[in-house]
Amino acid sequence: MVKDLPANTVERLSLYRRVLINFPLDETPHIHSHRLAHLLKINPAHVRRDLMLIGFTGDIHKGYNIKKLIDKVGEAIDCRYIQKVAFVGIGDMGRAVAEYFNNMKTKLKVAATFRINDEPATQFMDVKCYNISRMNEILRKEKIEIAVLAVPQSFAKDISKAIVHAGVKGILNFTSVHLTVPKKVHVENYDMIAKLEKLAYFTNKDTCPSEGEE
Amino acid sequence: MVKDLPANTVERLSLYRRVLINFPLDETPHIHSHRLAHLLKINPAHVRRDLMLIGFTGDIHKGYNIKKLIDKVGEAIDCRYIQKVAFVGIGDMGRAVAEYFNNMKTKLKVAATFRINDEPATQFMDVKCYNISRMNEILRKEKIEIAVLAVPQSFAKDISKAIVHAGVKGILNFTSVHLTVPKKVHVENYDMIAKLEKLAYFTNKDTCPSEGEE
DNA sequence: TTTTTATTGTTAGTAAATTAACATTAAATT
DNA sequence: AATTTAATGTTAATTTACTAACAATAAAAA
Repeated sequence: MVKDLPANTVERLSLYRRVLINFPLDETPHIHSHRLAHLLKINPAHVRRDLMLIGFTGDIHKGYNIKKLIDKVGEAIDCRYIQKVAFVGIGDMGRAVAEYFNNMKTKLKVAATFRINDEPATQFMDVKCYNISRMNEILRKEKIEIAVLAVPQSFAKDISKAIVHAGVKGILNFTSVHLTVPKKVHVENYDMIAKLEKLAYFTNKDTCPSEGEE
Repeated sequence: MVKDLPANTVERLSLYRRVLINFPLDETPHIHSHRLAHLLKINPAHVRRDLMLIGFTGDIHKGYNIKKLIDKVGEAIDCRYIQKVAFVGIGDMGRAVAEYFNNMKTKLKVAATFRINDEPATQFMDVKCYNISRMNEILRKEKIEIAVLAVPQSFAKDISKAIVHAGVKGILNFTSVHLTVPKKVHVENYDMIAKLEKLAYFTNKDTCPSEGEE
């Protein structure tokens, strides 16, 4: 694991890897910075710089070896041991997200899921789906460090506290509630509404050349 | 609409508004920059600066009037006319996201949804759910400018092209496929895997003080 | 063999985003 | 009435992110 990578570089490395995993290897086992940059709509210098930061070098003519690059990204950003993830909230959204993750085959292991209603434990995907009342017990027993939170708004605050209390160190927050957690806990907010409103703003800005406001 | 706001400011303004809409007005109709910043885990100077950019001023002692601020954010980032949004792909993820948006009551109007399978038009939420074959026709007729794309990976490239072809100017992309679109079309990628892997990286970085790698 | 070409690795420069600093202000306190 | 306090509005400084530029290199072409 390469420490102290810029946050955006980490995010892009994840993207590079995924693009490359799905890249057709028919013709050549290499890819140029230009090509990879084009696929992600970013600058080629960006690609080269990111790879430099993780100490990956390519062939000046052939470009970057795809297989080796995929492995190197893993060395750079993946954890040595398998990190366990819990999905908290298995409603429409939670279920969709969990299944999506499951299909994407990341290095992260979905170790447990939790539902809020009162039903007893069932099976969901490959893992057990527990009642939320057992969350503390299971999170601790399984030493789960990362949680994906996708519960209804009204539950978000309380359940996030319980998650933190159970020793979780990172929360991917799909609710639009801003969580108040200790500094040591990382929260990655994934706010769809904000993204959509931002998109609408920039879409609109171009469309209406001038509104003639004061 | 205030033009040329920084992208991140627009995103935060959306967040401010939503936090404030849900803010209990019991005690006081005002809020201080510190409080708002704390709710979003950002710096108070950030709040003040953002509000300065949209020309909103507060009371030096009471703080910012919540109701007025909500309105001002609307003036700053919302479109004058109602912007229409289409949801393309009504599988598990698409359905969950669409319903989520619908509950959040934004200024954006969900004007149509499209499913990929062969069923005829049905009703979904308050609007019609058309077969994808009618997408071009409907998008044009309704003058829809924004689309939320949540189709299976394998469909993403082709359908995004069709969306662009139908005159859409902004796409919120829930698939993990990177779309190739003309420059004039805005794409906001909503990549869950990248976010989760980033979270895992920073969670791990703190947890393992040193792995002793050269 | 020499020249051209294309690409990497890296540094330097630019732009954007964030945070700190502080003058200004008006309420609250002494 | 004078002082303290705490907040805003704004500029300046800092940090982070991004992009351009180019030397170094080796293949391909002349």
